[in-house]
Amino acid sequence: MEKRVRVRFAPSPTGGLHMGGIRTALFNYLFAKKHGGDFILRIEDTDQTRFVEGAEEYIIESLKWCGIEPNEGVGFGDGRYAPYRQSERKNLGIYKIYANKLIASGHAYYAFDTTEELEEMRKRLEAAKVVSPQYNAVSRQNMRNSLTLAEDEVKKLLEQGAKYVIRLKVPRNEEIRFNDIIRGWVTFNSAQVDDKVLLKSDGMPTYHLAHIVDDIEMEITHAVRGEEWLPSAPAHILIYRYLGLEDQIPKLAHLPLILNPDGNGKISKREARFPVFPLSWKDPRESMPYIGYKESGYYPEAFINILALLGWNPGNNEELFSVEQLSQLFSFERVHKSGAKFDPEKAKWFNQQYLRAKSDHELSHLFKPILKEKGYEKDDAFMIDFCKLVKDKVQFVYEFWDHGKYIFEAPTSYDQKVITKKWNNTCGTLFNSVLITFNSVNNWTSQNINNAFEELLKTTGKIDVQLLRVLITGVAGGPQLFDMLALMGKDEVIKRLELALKINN
RNA sequence: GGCCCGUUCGUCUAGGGGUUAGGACACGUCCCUUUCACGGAUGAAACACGGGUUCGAUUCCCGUACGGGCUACCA
Repeated sequence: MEKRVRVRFAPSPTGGLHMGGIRTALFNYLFAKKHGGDFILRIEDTDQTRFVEGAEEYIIESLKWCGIEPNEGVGFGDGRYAPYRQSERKNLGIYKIYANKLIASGHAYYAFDTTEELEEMRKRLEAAKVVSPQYNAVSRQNMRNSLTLAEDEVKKLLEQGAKYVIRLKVPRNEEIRFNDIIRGWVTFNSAQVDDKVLLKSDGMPTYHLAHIVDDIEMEITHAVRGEEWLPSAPAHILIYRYLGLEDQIPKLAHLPLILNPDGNGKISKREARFPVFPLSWKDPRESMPYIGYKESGYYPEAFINILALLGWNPGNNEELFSVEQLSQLFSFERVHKSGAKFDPEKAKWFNQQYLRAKSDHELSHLFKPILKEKGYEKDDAFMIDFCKLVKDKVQFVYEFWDHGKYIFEAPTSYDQKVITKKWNNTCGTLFNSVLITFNSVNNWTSQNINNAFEELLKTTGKIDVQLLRVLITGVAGGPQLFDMLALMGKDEVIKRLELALKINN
């Protein structure tokens, strides 16, 4: 029988989780759902110096908002493999057990070097024009570790409680290859891999040891992570091998990165002229919060849809998918190898598609609080008509205000470009007759206004409709004119027209 | 610098030894519209370059260029 699929999203709580992280979580989620497996949230908080207050809560809230909730792990009810926080798992002693196993088999060793000594080594190697200075099979011979020190001296140091780290003993020249689900066979030489620290001097494991131990203990079947991990993958292969667990290595999938739309490189929160965080993120170390997709008016469904299509596609021309559909279609085989530039313009289009799919009723509820903030309150019937009228002009709910505010507010100025171009001395009498005509409309509906207007045209000849629009709303564009006038109400229209004629005459 | 990964319209991408190289966003033009949109139609726009392999390469191989990632007692 096939093993139950178990994948984990394993961020470190060192800051806000951005869209790249969400996409990694999403692909994990989709894969788990597709195979009826488990999606686990594990918190990799082994670096105590980089811990950021609120980051863990933020990760959990973000996943919830996106609708891609883990079914196991921190913030999601824990589970059979608890705890899911590495700082807590450390107290179980498991990392040390694995590290000691590696020491016992001769594949890891104690290193007593201080930061200064390491710095010195680096300088020395650089001076000697060594291409990549690192703690490895060659340089370790000149350092203070259990490979160079006499056995009784090592023993003495350990007994004295000297500070030490445990390092992986990487062979000098060995080919290491593995099969990545997305990239196929990838080959490295161990000469480029340094003797990675497995256990730090504070007793905490590094990522390299911790994630492997946890993946083993939690029976993870697929390790899905960003491309930035590719270079350290060979070290991870060696750790499994030296643990005698090479057959238990999860299937590896290294995702392509999400790149900046302009310029190059990974998306960065500072440079971006678009949101990079799902929710507003206030970093305790910085004064200004970063606005999120949520606050920018994006629907989570749209946000997820955009992300899903960055580096993956189902192979046909469709682009609009619900999370459920995505989890049916998803496969790593269809994930790209190359990075994808994020396009904020297309992101807006996606949101528009989701907005259009919503009913006028639903939109009216979403817009109501925004309108209230502007100081206006209208009944449901009005709100629904309003949304229907303005809907196809907007990409975000808040834009209902931008594209429809003149329905609520009389103009304080008139588009001068239109006025200068179109207003002439016949306009005063012309639009006065419009005023009289409007006044005579009894049942103030769009159709009746239109009929009356057409009737008027028979005697007056052409009347510039755009100019009429400007006289009533102040601006040259907007929703269907007569529909809008009907919604505004007869009194309001008459009032505005009278005012406009007074001012522009 | 070294190592690894990558490269189809401006962007996201489909495709894959023989195609008019398809779609979407954005952009242009036209139609609809007495206004504004939506919508419809249409246009411009790509296989990084050089060598192979082959009857034939955008597709396979090798180089080059370019881009990205990594190069910590960070993840």
